[in-house]
Amino acid sequence: MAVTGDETESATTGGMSGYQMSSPASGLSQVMDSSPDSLPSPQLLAEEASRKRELRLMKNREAARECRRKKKEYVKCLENRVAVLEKQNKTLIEELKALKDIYCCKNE
DNA sequence: CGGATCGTGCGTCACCAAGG
DNA sequence: CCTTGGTGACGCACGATCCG
Repeated sequence: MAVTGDETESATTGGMSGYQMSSPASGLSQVMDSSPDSLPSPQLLAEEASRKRELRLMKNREAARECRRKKKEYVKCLENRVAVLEKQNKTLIEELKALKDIYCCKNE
């Protein structure tokens, strides 16, 4: 959603570095694979790399979603706990007050 | 009405810890 | 080692609300 598709790499954040595999499929890679029985062509390697990247991004996207869901749930739990403890505290204060009253009257 | 500001969710990156 | 999953931080988009 949003972020108008486009594989613009979101290089927005300056100084990203790392990843970016700068698609070796361009330039260098074009050097018509000289050795016939050489393993995967640069083109294939590039495709493989980009496939891996897509997969990683997808997994991380889902992980981030799950992470946020859990965090939200955790916060909700904490809020509930706060509510319970506040109620309990109130009750205890009332109880203490009542006991104090009793103690006072006895001592007269 | 239209711009400014705020709150929220999302995707991505970087980093870390655990496991193979 | 390398891989993988979880998470903090960042920037972006978008809807809601405020205010002149």
